[in-house]
Amino acid sequence: MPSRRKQQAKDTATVIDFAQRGAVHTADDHSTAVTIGLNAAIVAVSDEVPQVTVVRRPGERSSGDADAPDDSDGLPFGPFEPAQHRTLELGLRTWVDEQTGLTLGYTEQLYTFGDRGRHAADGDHSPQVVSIGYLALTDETDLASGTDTVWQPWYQYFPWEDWRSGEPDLIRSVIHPLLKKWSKEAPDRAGQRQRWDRACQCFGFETSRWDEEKVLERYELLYEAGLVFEAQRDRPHLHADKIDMVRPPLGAPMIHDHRRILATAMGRLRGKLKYRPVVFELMPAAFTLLELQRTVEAISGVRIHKQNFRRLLEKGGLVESTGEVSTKTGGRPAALFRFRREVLRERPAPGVKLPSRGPRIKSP
Amino acid sequence: MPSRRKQQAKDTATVIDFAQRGAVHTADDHSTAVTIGLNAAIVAVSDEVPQVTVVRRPGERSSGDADAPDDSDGLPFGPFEPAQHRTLELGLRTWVDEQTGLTLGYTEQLYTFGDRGRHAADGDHSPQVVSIGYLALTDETDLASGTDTVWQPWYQYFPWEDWRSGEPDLIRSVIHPLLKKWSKEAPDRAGQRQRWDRACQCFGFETSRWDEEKVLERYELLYEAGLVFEAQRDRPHLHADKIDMVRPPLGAPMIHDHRRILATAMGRLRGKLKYRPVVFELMPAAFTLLELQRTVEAISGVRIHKQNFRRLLEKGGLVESTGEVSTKTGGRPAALFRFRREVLRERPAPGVKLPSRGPRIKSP
DNA sequence: ACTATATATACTCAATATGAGCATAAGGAG
DNA sequence: CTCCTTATGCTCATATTGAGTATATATAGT
Repeated sequence: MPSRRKQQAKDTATVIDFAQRGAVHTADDHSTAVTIGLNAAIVAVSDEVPQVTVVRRPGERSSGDADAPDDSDGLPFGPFEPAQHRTLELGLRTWVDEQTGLTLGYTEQLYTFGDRGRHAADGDHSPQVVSIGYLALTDETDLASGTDTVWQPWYQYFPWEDWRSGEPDLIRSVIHPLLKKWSKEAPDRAGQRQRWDRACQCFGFETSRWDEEKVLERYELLYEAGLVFEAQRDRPHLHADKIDMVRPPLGAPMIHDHRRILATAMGRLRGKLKYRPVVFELMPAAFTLLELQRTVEAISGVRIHKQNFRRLLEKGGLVESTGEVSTKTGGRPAALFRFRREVLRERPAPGVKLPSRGPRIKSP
Repeated sequence: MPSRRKQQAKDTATVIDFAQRGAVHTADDHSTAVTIGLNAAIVAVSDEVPQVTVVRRPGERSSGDADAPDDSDGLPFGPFEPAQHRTLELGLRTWVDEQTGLTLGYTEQLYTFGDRGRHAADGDHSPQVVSIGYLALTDETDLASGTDTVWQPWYQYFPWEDWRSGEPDLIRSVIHPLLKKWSKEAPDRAGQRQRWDRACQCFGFETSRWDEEKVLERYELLYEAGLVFEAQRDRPHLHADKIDMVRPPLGAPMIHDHRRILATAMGRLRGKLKYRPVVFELMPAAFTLLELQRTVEAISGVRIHKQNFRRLLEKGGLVESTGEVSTKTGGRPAALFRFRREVLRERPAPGVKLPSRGPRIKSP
């Protein structure tokens, strides 16, 4: 025990020394040098379809179809160059502009991932990449030509996340049985129960309800269960017995941990909708209330009650009429609205609340 | 315009090349090498006082008093060593144990900060440190001896955040007038209004209400207004005219951006309380309901309604009686409760809800 | 012009959640 | 045994929420 104390004191001294040097390592101190990758999930919604920018790499496509998603696709990303960019977010904005031609409006840092083995498929010992994920919203849908960046519907990567027409068939027919099987493969009784409990909570089986915000939890579960392509790619030895599975198993894959970052982005955006007026970043200047509702539904993946949605908008003072109407809607013309930017000064948490967790609206 | 397009395509190609190399730079590629610092705000609550572990550096103290907070104090932190730690969180846990003797239970990543100038006081060009902040909770209050780590009350660093006995005098007497002054110093009319609106929203002036979660927003505002020590330390040229101000101006300072990380931790914890049962990480195995309430109040900094608090606990099934009672309370003996871990499997968001944003309870 | 069929918008109603308070119970100190 | 203190049970008005009905106003087709 005395030796342990001594050890502690020594290690502490090391760290304090690190601190006193101003937290700065000299350039030739390789031991802690790490490359930082900035990753952006850039989201737009067009025609009730949430889209995300994806960089395609034509050289190494596994499918012949140039439009089909491919496991060499990924989010736009690039390195953080401290010498040129004062802050992380400025670095991100700069090269997103260069790469896609988009000028980012709303951006938000999501999470910093540093797992080894999520990036490098072959467990090498090359310098680690720590990736910082960002969410960015835009209402532009034009990408600079001459790039390999394209918009892709985000539900292509997460087909189980779109509940707008009720529970996706995929869940009952594929996910439910495979997760049941995975639960039974746990070594002991407690582990089996734990796995199944988790599956229920994630996907709303049995007594649990679907929670549209748990996008990341669901993806991580599928990853651990070896049901997404990336799991088999990263840890082929663990999933050797599942080699017969259809490829891509569930949803379209992405390089590295990009699908995980996209999952984080989706979950965060779905949550943020409810207490911040972020939807309007995805809308044109003027819109009908139904268009706004459809955008919210597209992102959250669930249907919401029309009249109550309007009531909340009114009470929150989130929108104001422009006086004009749109006749493109089919039936009675809809009044056009604009976002009332003033609410940002007035109310503390002006979101577009979704139904909390009660039963959901049936699809139309 | 054509040249712009060409430029874009070229830059894109560069990034794609980066991507195709597997997002891995060779060891001698110094341009993007960055040191990653892992920072932990480790929180415990004892006797209704939220405490945070602070590392003191005796060598360079500005005050003679060894117990007084000092601008050479900071959160425990250390470098991320990719070679030794598989994930960021494992790295954090390892050296927090070594440094403080604490074994972290609940931990949560907060945010990744990368601002130059927040770390390096003298705007040097040494390699950048990107710091990843973590929040960790514990119910142990023993620190390993032989270290320079001590517990400090967190309201020492944020005296304006404790509203348990009503609005702190500091706000009306110091913060309000100084922010008013700062608002008037804006170059134009719109800027003045913008500054004051922000101050009102942050501190609940005029029509706004106090929102206990906006800890970071408030600290950032005070930083920008030059009212905290760190602002004057980092950018002395901007605050030359305020040289006469008392030092430390508002709250105790910390090294680097550690007070910002602590602010992030406080805000996140205050928010998390409401929808996750994290308080119990700070409680002993058995506790009375008032002890639990006092802990919630200590963290959130506001008083809550006793009977309603109990009603929520019951309805949520968060606790169960142990059958025993505690007579240490003064009046009628209080039943002892324990946390019902099962709720984690049952309910989706079992938090300890605080009053949302209505008027608050008067202090007792 | 009339009808069917869209959607838009206004209003109602029950169930539940929330904020605030009163009333009673059960210990200890004097 | 009286007072003080905290615990715990219960009530009540109000706000919020989920869900539905009723009416308005356009277009398309006959």
